[in-house]
Formats: sequence, C-alpha cells, structure tokens
Amino acid sequence: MALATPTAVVLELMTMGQQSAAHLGDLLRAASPPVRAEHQALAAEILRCCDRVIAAVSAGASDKKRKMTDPGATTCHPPAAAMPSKRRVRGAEAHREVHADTTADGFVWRKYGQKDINGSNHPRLYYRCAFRGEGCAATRRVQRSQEEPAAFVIAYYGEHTCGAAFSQQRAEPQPPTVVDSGSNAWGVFGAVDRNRGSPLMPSLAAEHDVRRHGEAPRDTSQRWSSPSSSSSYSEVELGASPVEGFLDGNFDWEWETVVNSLRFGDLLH
DNA sequence: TCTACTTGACCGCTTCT
DNA sequence: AGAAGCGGTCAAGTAGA
Repeated sequence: MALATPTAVVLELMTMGQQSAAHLGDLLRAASPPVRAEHQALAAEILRCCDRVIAAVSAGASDKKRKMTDPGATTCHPPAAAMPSKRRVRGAEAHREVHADTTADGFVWRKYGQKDINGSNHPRLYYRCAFRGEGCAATRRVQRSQEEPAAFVIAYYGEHTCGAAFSQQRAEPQPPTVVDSGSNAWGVFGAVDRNRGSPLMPSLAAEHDVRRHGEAPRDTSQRWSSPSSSSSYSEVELGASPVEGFLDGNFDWEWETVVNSLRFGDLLH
C-alpha cells in the first residue's frame, strides 16, 4: 500500500502551512495601507510554529525505532513501525467484525485485558465470555473506530456455547445499562469501556450515559445478579481535542504516532 | 470476603535484515 | 536464520460491594 506515513503527511502539511504563513507575511508587508505590526508578528509566529513542528517531526522520524536506514525514509519510505500494524491477525478461525455504536451484544462478557495497540490512539479491550468456566470459549476484541470515535469495532472469535445460560438470564431483571467507570492509565481514553454484554436493546443502548471526563470514580455499584458474574455496562467518550478530531476524521493512520513524532515536549520549550 | 478490573510481564507469531 | 517488535493472554495486585 502506498499510503504516506503520518510523519510524512505532517511534514507535508506543515510545509504547506509554512509556505502559506510566509506568503501571508509577504502580503501583510506589501499591504497598502500598511497593516499593524502585530498582524505581521502573528504571521511570523505561525511561521515559527511551522518551523518548529517540522524540525521536531524530522528529528522524531530520524531516531524512531530500528530499521530506519533509508535516509529518505522520512518522506518516501514509510517506516513499518509508523504504519498501522498488519502483522498478526490472530484467530485465523472464522470471526466476524462488527461496527456498532454500542458494545452491547446480548452476551455477558468479562474483560481480561487491555492493550495499547501500536498505531492506534485507542486501546484495544479484550473480553471473554463470562461463562468461560462452563466451556464457552467465545472472546471478542473491542476497539473504538478510528473514523468514528463514538463507534466501536468489535471482532468476535469463537462461538458461544453458553446460549442456554444466557437465555435463562433474560428472565432476570435487566441491569442498569450504564456504569461510569474510572481509573485508567491510557491517557487518551477517558475511561475504560466495561461492557459486559448485558442484554441491551437498541433503544436502551441509545440511552447510554456517555461521559466525558478525566478521572471518573470507578463504579461497579450497578450489579446484575447473574450466575457467574455481574453485568454492567458503560460507555465512554474520549476527550478528543480538536486536533485529534481533525486527524481522526481525515487520515487512516493514527494520531498517537504523530504525537510521538512531534515531540510536543520539545515544542513547548 | 468475594468479585471484577487494572496493568505489568510473558509468550509466541510476524516481519525485517 | 536470527533479531526485534507487536498482539494476545496471564496473573498478581487492587478496589469496590
């Protein structure tokens, strides 16, 4: 695939911005009647910012990871590490992938892991069927859609063999559909998705309390009496910055990669 | 005390040189 | 073929009920 790397795209865009800022500065200087000095200073400031971003991106690209032996790699040859990984497609066994607004699918899931995926600004959450102890080997991966942060991409692996157990539960009182959830160490995610697959109807899913926050207290108070686990549901919304939103909506690659390349810490000095 | 979540560590697969 | 990176899973620690 001939997709440009995030670094290359940022460099290109920033170069364009740099040129635009320079042009703007020229126009302001040549303006008649003369514009105020602060306007010219503003254009100069934009230019400086572009310069610094370009410098930072270039530096970041040059020392990023191994295998960057090609001197032209910054713009022409995407480093593998900067691209969304196409490595392991685990579970070659038939699985289906679902794009949905909610992670609720009618099954009871228990989260067993969370992983920051290379090239993705959203962590991937790993769930297995809560009835695993009864022999159900179904698992699923949940990750926020890059294109639509409010949506989820859910990949299912294995088949549920716990249908009976589940259908019995449906007679149980339905749990509240949402719990707020709390601590996380993932930065980008405001909170961790904690859906455990309560039997939600679409209408209920629409009522999910989507919260935007930094450190909501952990809340598992809303339990549902099930044979082997509680069931609760939470949806979260990441606190996307405007820039992040922009990038989410415009590129196939990932914001975090860009952030890493940018070395914002350096830019602030 | 029990249950579920978090998260660091490990394993094994994939890719690159 | 070996090295390195990455995704998936495990399990100890922790927190809430």
